[in-house]
Amino acid sequence: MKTKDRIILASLDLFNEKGERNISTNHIAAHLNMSPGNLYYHFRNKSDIIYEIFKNYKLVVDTYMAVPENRAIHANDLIAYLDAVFNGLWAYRFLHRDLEHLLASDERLREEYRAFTLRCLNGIKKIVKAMEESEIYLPMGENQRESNALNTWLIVTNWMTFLKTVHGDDDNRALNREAIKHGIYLVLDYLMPYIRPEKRKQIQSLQADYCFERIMPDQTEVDAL
Amino acid sequence: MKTKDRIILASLDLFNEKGERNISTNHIAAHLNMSPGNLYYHFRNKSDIIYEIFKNYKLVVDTYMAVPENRAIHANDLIAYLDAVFNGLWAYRFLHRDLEHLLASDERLREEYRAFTLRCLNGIKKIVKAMEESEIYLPMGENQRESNALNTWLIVTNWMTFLKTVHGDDDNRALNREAIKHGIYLVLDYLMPYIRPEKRKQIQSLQADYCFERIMPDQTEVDAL
DNA sequence: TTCGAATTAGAGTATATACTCTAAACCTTC
DNA sequence: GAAGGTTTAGAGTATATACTCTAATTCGAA
Repeated sequence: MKTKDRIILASLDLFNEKGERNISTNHIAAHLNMSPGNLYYHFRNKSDIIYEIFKNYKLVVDTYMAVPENRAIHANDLIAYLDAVFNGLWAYRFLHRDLEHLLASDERLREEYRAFTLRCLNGIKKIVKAMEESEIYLPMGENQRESNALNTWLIVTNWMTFLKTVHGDDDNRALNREAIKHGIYLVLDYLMPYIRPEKRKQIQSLQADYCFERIMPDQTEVDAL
Repeated sequence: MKTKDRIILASLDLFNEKGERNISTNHIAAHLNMSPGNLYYHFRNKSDIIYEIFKNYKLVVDTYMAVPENRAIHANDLIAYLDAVFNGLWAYRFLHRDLEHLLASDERLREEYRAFTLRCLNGIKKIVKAMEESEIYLPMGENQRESNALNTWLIVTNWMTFLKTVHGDDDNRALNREAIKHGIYLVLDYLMPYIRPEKRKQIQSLQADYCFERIMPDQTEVDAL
C-alpha cells in the first residue's frame, strides 16, 4: 500500500480511537514507525489528512443515499439506508466529535461539509417522496417533508455521541459497532406515525431486529439521581 | 464580585465564543488582567473551572424541568419548557461542542453528566405523562414514551450544533440567540403526531411564532451541489 | 497599628505540538 | 552502473500550554 494511504488509514484509526484532539502528527508517524518528516512529505499539514479522510467519508455516504432508479422503493430499502448510514457514521465517528473545530480550521472542509449536509437532507427528502409514491408513507406536504428530513438527520447523526456520553467509562457495551445499530430502532420509532397504518406491522417486525435493552436504568435508580 | 466568580463568568464567555479547545488558562487570566498564578490560586486546574460551570448549567436546567405541582399541565407549559431549555443550551453552548473530550478528562463530570442526562430524560417522560393526563397528548405506552424522550433530547441538544455546521462563516444569521429558537418549531413538528387531533390547531398557532425560513437554499442551488 | 491570613503578580518550568531542513537511502530507467 | 527523481530518516525549531513557586501586596480583625 502507498505510504499516503497508510497514513490516511492509521490516522482514521487513531482519530476514531482516541479522538482527533489527542492525536498529533507525531503520534501518527510514530504509530507507523515513520519519521515526522516523511509524514510531512506526503501531507502539508494535519488538516490535509483530515480533509482527505472526509473525502472518503463523503464518497461512502453519497454512494449509499441514492433512490433506486428502475423500481419502486421498498420497506427493506429503508432499513438498508439506515444500516449504511450508521455504518458510515461509525467508521468515521471522529468527524462528528468536534466537527465545529474541524470546520473552523479548514475553509474547504467547511464549505464542502455544508454542501454535503444539504445534499444529504435533499437525499432524505427524495427517499421520503419515493416512500410516499410507493404507498409506504402517508402523503405529506413539502414543509413537513423538510422537518422530517431535518429531524431524521439530527437523530441519526447524534445517536452515537449520545451513547458515548450517557454510558460510564467501564461500560463499553455502548461503544461497539452493534450497539450503534440500536439507533435504527429509534429512527424507525420516529418515522412510524408517518407510515401508512396498514404497513406499520411490517415495519415493526423489521424494527424488532434492532430492539435494544433500555437505555435508562431501573426507575428506582433514576429516582435516586 | 468575587475573583472566583469573575473567572467562571469570563471562562464561560470565552469558551462559548471561541471554543474550550482554543482557550487556555493563560487566555482567561489575560482576559481578566490577572496573573496565571492568581487563577491557579482559585482553581486547581482548567477542568475544575469547567466542572464549576457545569454545576451552574445543571442548576439552571434542573430548575426548569419540573412538572407543575398544583395544577394540570397546559400547552403553554410545553413552549415554556422548550424555551427554557434552548436558553440554557445557548448560554452554555460550549459544553456540547466536544462533550466527549470534557467527559473523558474529568471523571466527576462524566458521572454527573450521565446522571444529569438520565434525570432529564426522566423529566421529559414525566412531562409527556402529564400531557397525556391533561389530554393534550394521545395516550401512549411506556416504550413509546421512552423513545419519545430520547428523540426529543437528541433533536433539542443538537439543533444548535447543526446550525453552526450548516451555515457558512460569513453567515452569522444562524449563530444568534433568536435563530436558535427555531429549534422549537422543529421539536413541535416532531411532537405533532402525538398530540390529540383536536388540540393540534392550538399548538400549531403557538408554533407559528417560531417559524423559520427554510434551512435549505433553493432547489436549484441544492441540485448544483 | 499590627499581625497573620487571603490574595495577587510575575517570572519560570517541563512538556508537547505542528512543522522544517538536510542529508541519506531507495528506486527506476537508460 | 550512473543519473536523477522519489521517498525516508532524524535532528531541530519556534511556539504554546498547563501549571508552579516565591515574593509581594492587600485586608480584616485584635
